[in-house]
Amino acid sequence: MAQGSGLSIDHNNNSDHHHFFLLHNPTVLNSFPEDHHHHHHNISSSSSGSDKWINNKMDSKTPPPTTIQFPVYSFNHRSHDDDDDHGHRDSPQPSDDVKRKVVDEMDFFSNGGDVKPITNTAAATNKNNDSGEPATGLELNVNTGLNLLTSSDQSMVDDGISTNMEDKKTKNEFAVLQAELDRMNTENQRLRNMLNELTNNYNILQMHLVTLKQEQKVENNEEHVVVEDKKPNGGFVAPRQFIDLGLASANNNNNNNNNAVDTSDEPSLSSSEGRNSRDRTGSPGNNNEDSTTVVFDQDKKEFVRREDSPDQGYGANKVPKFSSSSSSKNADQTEATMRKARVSVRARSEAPMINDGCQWRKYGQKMAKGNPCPRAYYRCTMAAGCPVRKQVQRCAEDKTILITTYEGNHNHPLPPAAMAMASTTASAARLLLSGSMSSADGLMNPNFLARTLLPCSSSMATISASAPFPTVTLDLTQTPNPLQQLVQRQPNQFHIPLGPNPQHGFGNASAAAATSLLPQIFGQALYNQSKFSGLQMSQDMDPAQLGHHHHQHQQSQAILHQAGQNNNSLADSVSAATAAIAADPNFTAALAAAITSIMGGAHPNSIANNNTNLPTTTNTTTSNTNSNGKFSSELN
DNA sequence: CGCGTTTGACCAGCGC
DNA sequence: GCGCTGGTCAAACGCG
Repeated sequence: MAQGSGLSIDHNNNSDHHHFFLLHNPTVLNSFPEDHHHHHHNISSSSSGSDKWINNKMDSKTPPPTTIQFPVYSFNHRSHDDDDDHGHRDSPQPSDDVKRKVVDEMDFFSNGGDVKPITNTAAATNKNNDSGEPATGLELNVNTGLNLLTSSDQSMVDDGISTNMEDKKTKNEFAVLQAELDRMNTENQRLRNMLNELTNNYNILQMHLVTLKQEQKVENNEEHVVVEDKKPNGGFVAPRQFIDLGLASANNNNNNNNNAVDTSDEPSLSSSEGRNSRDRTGSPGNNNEDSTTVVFDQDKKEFVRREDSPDQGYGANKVPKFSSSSSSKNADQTEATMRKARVSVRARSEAPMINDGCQWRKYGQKMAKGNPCPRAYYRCTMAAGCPVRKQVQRCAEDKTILITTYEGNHNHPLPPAAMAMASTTASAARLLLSGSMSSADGLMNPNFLARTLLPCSSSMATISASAPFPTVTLDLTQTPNPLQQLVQRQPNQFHIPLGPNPQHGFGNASAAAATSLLPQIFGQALYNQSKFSGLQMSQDMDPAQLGHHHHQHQQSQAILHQAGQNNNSLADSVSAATAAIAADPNFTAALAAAITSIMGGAHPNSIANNNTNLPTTTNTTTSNTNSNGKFSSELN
């Protein structure tokens, strides 16, 4: 499975997913937000990729309910005329195509989508706006209909009686429509709840996949991984996925943006500027690496650094501190940095560090208050200027528990396994920072979390809003069956108890699993929170992943081997993995495929072609063999 | 010799 | 202002 072709998350594979969904999408999913791409009236719509797929299926298979069809048509017909700019449809011939269009436009499904019909109508009735009609709310539908009947220059207006009749008729139709809309909204909500459950179940399954995968790899394949992952000259010969920091930074507005800002501020480049400058210097010299530093050379199947970094050592990696920056010129920046989110992972491990797939360099160690075990500080060295840091410390109460706290977002390609952590931190920051902007209080409200984070499991994540850094904690030390482990250790915090295995560093796998899970959790949270709908949730709630929830239930008979060998199809991978788990919990080949695919699928913006992705090279020691291969800094 | 770790020192934030 | 604490730096050191 080292042959990464199987792990490809190539966008081309979307077709596979698509087919898959066509085959297995439950009818209930028809209720989800439609896609307008196939419409002539392409109204502004924030529909996600899932919407597309669902809608595609809908268009091709699901006839629109007739109960809405007629009234909708009546309301929207003229909009077609307007768009067509012909006006020759005074006597519409409701062909099947027209019907379908109309019904699509009236597909109110989805929470946020309850606005869609309005937007459709609004767009369709631009003419009305021209006449001063404010395009606000559902009322617009009424106005639209009335206007269509009264404001046009058609002969039907001439007859006042008939107009009144038409008004009443229209109102009745509108009432019917509204009732139908309510019903559909209710149905949509129910479907969303179902989807949430499926998502959660899928997350759990995914976690198990990773766990088992890593266990197997440690036992059987480690040498192989080492050989493939180690490359001279520090080049990434193996294709690696790329964290879309543009997205992360755009949403997080944290250190990545700070880098840009600081760079523009022309910080002192001298290495002797001392510690004062390190706090405000985002990156070495104008080293804004958000998107230009490393590019994927598809021919060479490797990532190439386009912009030479002034320094290769960690000394060049002067990342802006989050809470310092007394010299900061930008108040917003300061605020953003102060709200930098962290992701903490608690795992039982004998190893000094959990394996997260990244290369780390230790740059410090301190004795922290209240803990006899020292705290080690690491920074990511997979790319110069990578702002990601992590702290590793053993739990004071239980020294078998290793607490790893991550912060920052990678600005370089990552191996699939590392994608888990990267996406986790990005998603966590996205959630927390977004919450801090819009509704920090609500975000940290346990009820909110219970409702949005994990509808099925009200407390799997520990989210601490305490200053200065909002922190999300994954607890990998609890008993299995996360959904039944609702541990709430601290007030205002939610915990994520995940499948444990305290033996021989198995917590590493759990950590990776947890980190792969968290993005979806946060994605779910954001997805559920309509106010965050504009935060590119599709990044996390990849439709493919959503689809798996259903698929995994329907394809439990898939061959186990398939997941391990054929990763071209994300759905197939998960399907096979699911079956594998059902048959044998120790089946691990499926895990690599599934988790890798999942991780990749969670980042549509990541480099698509991972055709030669390595197996989940999550072994930190392996990754660090380039540098040192050991972490001599035992924390105990 | 290069690279990573170690470790004492430095700095900033915070509370008193 | 002072001390505590967390976080980082960078010279020294060790390893391969």
